Formats: sequence, structure tokens, C-alpha cells
Amino acid sequence: MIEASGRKETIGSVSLGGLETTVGFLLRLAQVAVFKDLLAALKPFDLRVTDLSVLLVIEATPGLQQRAIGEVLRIQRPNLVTIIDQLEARGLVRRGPVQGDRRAYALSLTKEGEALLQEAKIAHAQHDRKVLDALGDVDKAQMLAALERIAAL
Amino acid sequence: MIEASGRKETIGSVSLGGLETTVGFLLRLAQVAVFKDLLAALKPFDLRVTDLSVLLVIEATPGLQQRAIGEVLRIQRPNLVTIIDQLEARGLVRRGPVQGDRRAYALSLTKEGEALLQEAKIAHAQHDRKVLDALGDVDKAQMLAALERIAAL
DNA sequence: TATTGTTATACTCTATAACTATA
DNA sequence: TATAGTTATAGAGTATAACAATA
Repeated sequence: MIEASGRKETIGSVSLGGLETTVGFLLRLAQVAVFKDLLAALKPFDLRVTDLSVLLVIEATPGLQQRAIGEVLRIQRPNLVTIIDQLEARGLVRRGPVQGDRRAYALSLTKEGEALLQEAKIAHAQHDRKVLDALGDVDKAQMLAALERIAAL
Repeated sequence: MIEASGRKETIGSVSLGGLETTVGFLLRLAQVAVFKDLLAALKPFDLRVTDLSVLLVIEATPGLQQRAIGEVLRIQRPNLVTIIDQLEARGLVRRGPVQGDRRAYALSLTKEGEALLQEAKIAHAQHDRKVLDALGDVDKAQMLAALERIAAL
């Protein structure tokens, strides 16, 4: 049932009990949709959303260590191991030596990693445009600022 | 490192590689934060976010069937079985008969379920206020509309 | 044949403890 | 002692296939 406002408040005759006018509920639906769309966009490159994020971070700061990636992307260190393992096995990422600390790895993109990332970034940009278009009259900077404040709850 | 704009673009010297100005990335951080905050608010009632959603939907449309809940909340039917099982075992929800269809259950809240939900709704309202405060200058209706368009990607 | 609820199962994501090798 | 990475494991949350009872 679509109302005059364009807001769908019921499905069939079943109400959402107020959830439909809640930021949290729609935030979840939006986030799931965005990740699903991006995952589909990255499918040709066999990359998950997290993989792209990791590649972007490494590209931006080559030589950084796994711990640093975990901090900025909020990925637990144990979980990051598998991710880097896979990217390394595919020849996209290199675990180089860190001079002065033999415990850590200096991460960098291989030539193949760079090449794949450039392609993936195009797909990501197309996806991002769809999201931005969906913002409509909401200013992007204001939206980012609001989301950031919510993220800091 | 906090910049003049107040936007944190780096952590230490590690850049996020453009992710920090992406709606999708901040959408994820915001959604995780909201769910974490709500989960904490519901802790005294031993309810998860999904449990509250289910109770709200049943309250809004008593007598509805499991299938209908799954549709509006986007929960797979098999997964809903366990959720209703637990709420029923706690005496919060009742699986009554549906006249004319012995396959289905008419779900409703018990007296205890009603009572617990009223308490939980107060906690939820307090949580929701925090989220709304974080919106700042962003209009709630505009935000909901934008999130809805993104959810429909 | 189709549908409601169910069972079993699997896959992804995320989280924690404990280990190793270094520092 | 503390830290980087690792291993093993466990817990959510989510997904699909197939079944029984009923429509």
C-alpha cells in the first residue's frame, strides 16, 4: 500500500508498528541495500566489499601494517589475517618486510593488485553515483556529518 | 587526527583512501552504532533488536501470521521460527489458532508480553531520541525519505 | 499443486583466547 | 612485558533445500 506521501507504511494489511518512521530501521534497510548493490558491482572482480576497502586503504598508505588496517576499517586482527591471506594468494597484495621490526609486514599492492583496483574503482564510482542520486534533496556533506554523529553515539 | 572541519579523515597517519567521504561506509558505521546502542538499551529486558521489532509488529497487528512478520521485517521464515519459539517460551507471545487455516498460527502478545513491551518501548524511545539528536540540522523526514530511496536501490 | 510452518544445514561476519616470534 | 601476526574456535545473523500438514 503506497500512500500519498510515497512512504510505504504497511505491507498488505500488516503495519510495521512505528518502525517505518524510525531512523534505525531505515538505516539498516539502506545499509543492506547499499552493500548488496556494491557486492553485485564488484562481482566481476571477485571482490567483497571488505576486500575493496582493504585494497583502497593499502593503496592510500602503502607500507602500512595489518594492525593499522584493522583499526581504520574496524576489522579484528584475526579476521584480517584471512582477508590478507586471500588477497596475497591471488597475487593482489604483497606482505613485505618492515625494516626494524621482523614481527610485522609492510603491505603493498602488486602490479596486478593495482590494475584490478583501478577497474574495481570504476565500478565502485558507478555504484556510488547511484547512492548519491538516491540522496535527492539531502546535501551529501550534511548526510555524511549526520551519519558520522550517529556513528559516534 | 581531527581536521578543522571536524571530520576525521585519518587515524594516525593511515588514510581511509576516500572511504571516509562515502555514504556507504558511513552508513555502515552509523547502522552498527545504532544497533549497538539499541541492543544495550534493551539489555535489561533481555531483548535483541529483532525481538523488539517482532513484538512491535505483533502489537500493531494482532492475529497476524509468521509469514507476514517475515515479509515486513525481511526475516526468512525458517529464522523466524526460532525467534517466535523463544518469545513463546518466555510467555511473551502466543501462537493461537487461525480459523479456517490449520497450517498457520495467529500471533498475539500475552499480558506479560504487553507489559514487557511497554517498558521496552520507553527504553527504545530514549534511544531513538539520541539518534534524532545526532541528526542535527538534517530534517528527519528528509533523512527517512533519503534512506528509503537508498533502500530501494 | 501451492502454502505455512518446520527441520536441518551451511555460509558469512564478527568476536575472544591463547599461541609464536619478535620487540 | 608488550606487540604483530597467527591459530583455533565460537557465536551471531542470514540463507537455501526439503519435509509434513493443510489448503
